[in-house]
Amino acid sequence: MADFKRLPGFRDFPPEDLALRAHVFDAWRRVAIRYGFREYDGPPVEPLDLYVEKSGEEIVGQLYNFEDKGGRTVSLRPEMTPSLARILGDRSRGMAKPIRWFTIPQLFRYERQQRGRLREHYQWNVDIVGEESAAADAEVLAVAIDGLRELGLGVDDFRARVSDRRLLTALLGAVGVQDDRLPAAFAVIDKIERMPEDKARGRLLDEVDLDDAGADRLRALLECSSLTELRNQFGERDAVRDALAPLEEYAAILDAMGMGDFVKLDLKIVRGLAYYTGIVFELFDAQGELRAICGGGRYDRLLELVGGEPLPAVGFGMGDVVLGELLAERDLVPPYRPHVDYFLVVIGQEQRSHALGIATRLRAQGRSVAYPLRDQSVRKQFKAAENEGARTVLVLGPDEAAEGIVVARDMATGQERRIAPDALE
RNA sequence: GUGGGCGUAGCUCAGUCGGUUAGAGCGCCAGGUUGUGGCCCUGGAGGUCGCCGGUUCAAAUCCGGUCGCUCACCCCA
Repeated sequence: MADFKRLPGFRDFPPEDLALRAHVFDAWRRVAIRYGFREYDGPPVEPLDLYVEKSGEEIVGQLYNFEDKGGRTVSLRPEMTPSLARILGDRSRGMAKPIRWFTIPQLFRYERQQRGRLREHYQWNVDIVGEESAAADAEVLAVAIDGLRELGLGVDDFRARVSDRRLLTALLGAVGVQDDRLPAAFAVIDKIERMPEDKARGRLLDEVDLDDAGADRLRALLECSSLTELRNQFGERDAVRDALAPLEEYAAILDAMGMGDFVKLDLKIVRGLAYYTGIVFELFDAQGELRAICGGGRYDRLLELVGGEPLPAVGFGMGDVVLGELLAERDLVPPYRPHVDYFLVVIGQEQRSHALGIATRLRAQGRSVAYPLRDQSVRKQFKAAENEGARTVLVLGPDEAAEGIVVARDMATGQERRIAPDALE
């Protein structure tokens, strides 16, 4: 037999692993629905151009793309937002705003795998489309935070780091970055935490055209985590003051929701994707050991770019891989326990049709029922019942048949009672 | 794409200064009379030691390549 291997970067989900995935998906769904979001989905394969033209060139090198049999250049979806924009582009004009949608797609990227990053993952996407106020940004972050809390994670386990591209743009102007150096500045800031100090300084001087004093001012600025301090320091500049207002509203809303402790201003959060336009955020484990658990922000131009109604939008994506690692680290993975309500121990082939009748009736009532598919010793049948996680074993033998009852054994306590089959529920 | 580490039963691993038929625990299968699970006892299946090649009388063990996993870089959902 040929030796078929799983493709690199893909996962199998035997029942014990699927249980964790289902546990996470269930929590995500409950929270999204609790916040009034509706579930949607789209195709896992899209035209390549949807990503090439709309997400920025940076994403293209890692697409899982190919030519289909009709000669179309297509790609497995690497993220959901362009699909959302495309789907809404066709129909948003007729829809009441704001649109609150969520989905849990499987996404694909062709790149070398490492911890927390495979060639596929599932990602909870939650978006509000058609509302430009900071209230929508706050609502979306609240969903992300509650999604993690629903899984048992708390303020000691993760934090949201929040920034705003408009604010950062205004502040960069205030410390002396020229307009045409802004993209370079964003690129450096996005990576600045992962760079040694001298390399960061070198790039600020060379690529962002700052002088030493400017670089110092920028470094100090990036460490600031207080909106009040920013207002005190830069509030006389109109651009900064205008950009601070939505963030202040945002922070106030999250405080009112009791989530203020989870949220921290961090101007070093830029997010790679080119389509973000406003508030951006990432969720990290509190230890800072893992990759980001979640990232999102405002992308007010994307729908228009794919030819739809010009609508503001904000949303996030939360992947299952890093989250699974964090849950495992915090001992929050529920133990896998198979379970059936009833297991039938059948003594003697002549009892089999009787057993099938009982099983069928219980199943029709919604109970889960299993039994051995061939004649086996009672001892073996009880072992099988144990393995199946049976809550109750029903013993059906000649003695019981003669009396018109079954013996029902509670597997946890060992207690047995005699009961008429019709009385089972 | 670049570099480092690792690759022995389904799982976790032992075994390498090269030397008879490669081991353990767990799991799996069968049995301990078809009337009772967990504990226990007995027996069994299961490995071309990732793959290919080289060195050698002899390779799981040394060497080269390759694939896979993993970590870092790159990049980021």
